[in-house]
Amino acid sequence: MTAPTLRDVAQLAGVHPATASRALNPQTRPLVNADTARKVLKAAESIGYQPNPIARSLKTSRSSTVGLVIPDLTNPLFPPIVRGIEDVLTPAGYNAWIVNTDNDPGREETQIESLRSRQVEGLIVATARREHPLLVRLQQHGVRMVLINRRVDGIELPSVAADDDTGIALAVAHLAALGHTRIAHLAGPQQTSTGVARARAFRHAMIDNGLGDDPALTVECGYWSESEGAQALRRLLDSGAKFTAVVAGNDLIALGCYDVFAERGMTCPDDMSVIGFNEMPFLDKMRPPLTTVAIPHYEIGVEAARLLLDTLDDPERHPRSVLLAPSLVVRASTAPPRG
Amino acid sequence: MTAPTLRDVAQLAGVHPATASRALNPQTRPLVNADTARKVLKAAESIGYQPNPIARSLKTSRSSTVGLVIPDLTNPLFPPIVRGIEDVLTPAGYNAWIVNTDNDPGREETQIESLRSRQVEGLIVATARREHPLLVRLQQHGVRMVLINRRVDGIELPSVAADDDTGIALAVAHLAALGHTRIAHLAGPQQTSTGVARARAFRHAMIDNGLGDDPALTVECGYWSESEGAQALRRLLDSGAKFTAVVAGNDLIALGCYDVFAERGMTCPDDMSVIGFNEMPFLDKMRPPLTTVAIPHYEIGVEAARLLLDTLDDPERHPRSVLLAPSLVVRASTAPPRG
DNA sequence: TTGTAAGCGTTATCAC
DNA sequence: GTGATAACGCTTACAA
Repeated sequence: MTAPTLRDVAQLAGVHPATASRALNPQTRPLVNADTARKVLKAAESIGYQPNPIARSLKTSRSSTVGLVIPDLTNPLFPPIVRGIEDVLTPAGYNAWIVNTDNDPGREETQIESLRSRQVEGLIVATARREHPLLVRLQQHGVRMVLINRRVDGIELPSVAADDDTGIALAVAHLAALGHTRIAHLAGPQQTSTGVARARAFRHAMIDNGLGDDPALTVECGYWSESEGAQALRRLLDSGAKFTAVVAGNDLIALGCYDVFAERGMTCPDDMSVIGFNEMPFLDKMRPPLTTVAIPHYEIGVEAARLLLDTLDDPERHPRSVLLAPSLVVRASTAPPRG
Repeated sequence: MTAPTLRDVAQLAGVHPATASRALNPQTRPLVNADTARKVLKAAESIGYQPNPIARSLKTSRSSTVGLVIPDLTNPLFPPIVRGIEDVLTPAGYNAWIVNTDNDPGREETQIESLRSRQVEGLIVATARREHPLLVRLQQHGVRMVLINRRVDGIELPSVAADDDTGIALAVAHLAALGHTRIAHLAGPQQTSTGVARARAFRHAMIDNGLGDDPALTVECGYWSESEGAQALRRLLDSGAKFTAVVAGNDLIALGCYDVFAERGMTCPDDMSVIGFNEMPFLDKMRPPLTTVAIPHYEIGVEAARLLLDTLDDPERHPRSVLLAPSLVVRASTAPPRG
């Protein structure tokens, strides 16, 4: 009742297991007589033979598997990326192992260790911080990696990300066109390259639109979360700074603003316009529907998987980085400033 | 530069690999001299030995891995369930392989095949249909399984689900208490046991609340989706049926109603109350915030993992099924009927 | 308590 | 073109 092995196939086909192996593997099939190959394939078919990937892995020290390191699957940003990755990997004969790190470096290390011990052939990492000694070490060990949404100081790795500069520029230009001049930025954590990039892009965009560069109008959030967004907006409001619009570091931070509006009896967009970033699901059903910068999540996954496959194919290949263009989705959370 | 193996550890500790193996494995450690064990552990530590799970799997035909079969990770229902599962499996020394089936039976079969060939020790299946020949076959092959949210006709398997009856009863009672008497149900697909169970629970709850049992007020959706929900509501409205409130089969279907309200110039909850089911993320930020039946997703995952671990421990154990209590989250999409 | 040896299922490297 | 053999790294009877 145990699953048929290569020996069973060989026996049935009347050949040596080695021959059966060669016949079964498309790579090596040309090495065997066409008739023999046919015989073997028929035998395999007839008893429902399925190669044992574990035995194969042990022998070849390859696994047809890549690791996918994300902070938290529960963040709606990641599922579409994961699907994009899988949709590229699956036809290429690879599978993805997903692990969550909860942004805990210790957990990240054990998770990656566990992936490595399972012989994953590469890693797609969406947890990169600018300083990331673990990734530096892994790269020195020759681990193939692709980064999503982040870069790491001091190493060159293929990466794929949305073009934050363009996204933020779209947001600021939209607000400027509506007539806003005092625009605040609720920045993401400055330990993340994304947080830094968007904050810098914001400064540049403000200057480009002739709206000055007032550091008092940028506040940093400790996390990419609603509560931190709310917190940051409260600080900014309490500081007495005057502004009529907010460019949030991401959608969660933007949604945090909604809570503060409710607390303080403000209405959006009449008292304050808000723009998010990422285009999470269901933003169109929010109150008010959130204007946001849409990122092509699924395509990010697709590109990341392609980059990794390239690297696996040719480890010497020079690291490419892909930047994907975002687009602005205008909804009801932005409007001209109140007269 | 290649990873240290058991031989390396043994050599360093001056013992035979078999002894090293015994010392390293907590299960067999008592078999070796305490001093020897200490020596081996130190040696392992010093060279950073990590056992090779692939070799171990090949030998033991176990993998410390379970398969997680879900329709689509992109559905916000699943990530919290996945996290619950992982949070139980990880401390127990197991890992989860996630596969998406897109509700495509063919894809499901190949995915499960691939999990099986990787020697997963059990399956947690969230894609069950009432008729599910594949699962019946697997069970006959002795595959250990736990079902999430569904049952399968003709086999007894451990399962975990939210108590749909109670949830629907809460929803109907809430609307009845607000004064609604003509309540419609936008039912989920009747090929799913969930769709059937909720529809039946709706009929019972209506009768229990003395609100009759008008089949014209229940419409089936082909999928658990916004567009199908919208479609169903349009059909119901166009039929001329009179009703002031909707109990939707799930949140997505309920959100579909919002689109129809916008199309037809109706306002919610003034013209129509709506209740969802599942408590997806960010429902509190919708327009209007959606009243819904909250399901303990994370706990469903936790219980499912526990049931599977039980089954792995003792395959003979009689299948238990766990029913988790939902709760009603009242928000602004429900109000007394107008006038 | 420890060592010996076989074997999990496959593939790579030789011969022939 | 095919067969024999060894090996991947580990566990486990069995023997000592």
